[in-house]
Amino acid sequence: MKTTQNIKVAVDAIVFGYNREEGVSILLIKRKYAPFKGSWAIPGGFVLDNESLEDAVERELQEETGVQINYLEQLYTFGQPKRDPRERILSIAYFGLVNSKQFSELQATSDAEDAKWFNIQMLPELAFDHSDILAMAIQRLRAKMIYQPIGFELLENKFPFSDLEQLYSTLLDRPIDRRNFKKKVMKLGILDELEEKAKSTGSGRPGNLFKFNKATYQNLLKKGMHFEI
Amino acid sequence: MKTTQNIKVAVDAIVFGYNREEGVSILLIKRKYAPFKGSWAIPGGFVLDNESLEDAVERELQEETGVQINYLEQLYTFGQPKRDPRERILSIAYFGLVNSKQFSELQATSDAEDAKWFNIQMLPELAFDHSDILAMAIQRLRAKMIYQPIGFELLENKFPFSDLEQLYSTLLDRPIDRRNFKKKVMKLGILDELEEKAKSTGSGRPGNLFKFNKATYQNLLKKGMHFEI
DNA sequence: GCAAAAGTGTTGGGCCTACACCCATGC
DNA sequence: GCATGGGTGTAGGCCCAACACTTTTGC
Repeated sequence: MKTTQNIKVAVDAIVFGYNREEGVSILLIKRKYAPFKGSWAIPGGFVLDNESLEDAVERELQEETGVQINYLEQLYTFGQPKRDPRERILSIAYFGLVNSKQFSELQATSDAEDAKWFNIQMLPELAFDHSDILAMAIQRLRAKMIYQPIGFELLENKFPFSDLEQLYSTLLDRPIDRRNFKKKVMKLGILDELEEKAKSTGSGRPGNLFKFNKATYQNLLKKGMHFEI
Repeated sequence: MKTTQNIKVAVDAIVFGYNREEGVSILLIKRKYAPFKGSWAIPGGFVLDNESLEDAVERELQEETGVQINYLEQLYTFGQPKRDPRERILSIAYFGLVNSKQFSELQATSDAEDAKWFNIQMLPELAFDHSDILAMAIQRLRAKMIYQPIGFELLENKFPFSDLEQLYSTLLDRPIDRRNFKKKVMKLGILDELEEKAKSTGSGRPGNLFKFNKATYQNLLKKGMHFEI
């Protein structure tokens, strides 16, 4: 308290979206000011004095991109003194997921100049140390989806089983045996199979729809169940 | 940049120590000033303008407790506006491990008034939200030691196998089958068995000493090996 | 009827668990 | 010689991976 500190506090958010056609994307904004004017960057900004870090993330996302997220989790705090060339800015990075339905709508409309979804296979260069942050987020998502049911947050509320399969196959970057995968997932007992069938996509047989049952999952968790895919 | 922010940035460190006799302990300091004067708290303090977060942790630990740590990892950032009653202080919490040899020496000498090791079964009330931080650190340590070889950082360089066994048994809070545990660990191929035997403890047969081979571990990692206990 | 995707069972092998007796040391 | 902890192998069950044909739909 004797010395006055000169460090600013910001939050940044890596937001993932998914749909069957385009795979996994993340949300970036185009910087309007120097430094890195015109570069793509992760959305974020300074924390207000009396708001929580999570509120700051949601506010900045709303302001900069109009996106509302579905799941939010703290990722890591980046605090190297020189990560911003002007002054010291500490950034608490979060990672967020939006569900497939919202994502598809956003993807269609948000061809604005300033905020855009990029497929994770085709990412541009990023400003500051944002590539490090992004790499960490992807790694975390991959690691976490195998021992926690966060993959469902990226899908629609009701989804055909093949969507789940494709999501895991895409993110884990390996082929998945359809029969074994289904057995394993269904044995967890956290998916409800609905009567409803998916609407036809124009080719092939439409599949049954499934729904992640969060209440059941919470219950099983208390009884010591162990989610793993 | 238009508005001036009024948030201070601190780091805190949960430091774990271990030896065979006393089990797992953590390092706490007694607060000298209000608020919570006289309470026990996690060591930490404000980050200087031009030092990295990790440097800040090591400096504060040195100043407040004289401890040098062996392993350091970022845990979580605690940023609720009201976590400190006076003003807004953001804390990036780290967790650290000291090895058994150092710990035993420190434990013996540091009966000072201001810094003390507490067995994790017998923790006092803590200042601020430090109990939350501590709970998270313990959870992280437990979870992480089963899929990354950080347990070795708590042991001496050379250790009898039973130390490793006891460490896991204590932290995971369940009995471990000696034969199966040894088979599983040795099959990983990252422990060297030394010729040397442990010095006798006064009763029972002395065991062989083992050493964690970090280089081998790194190599196997690159080849896609998967540590798990 | 043909192309595209969904649905569905069995078998073999590997891994994990359970389990008990002998050995080296200090006193 | 006795108490204490260290060292070691096997057998059964379960889980996981591999694998292919039939069904439904749109055109």
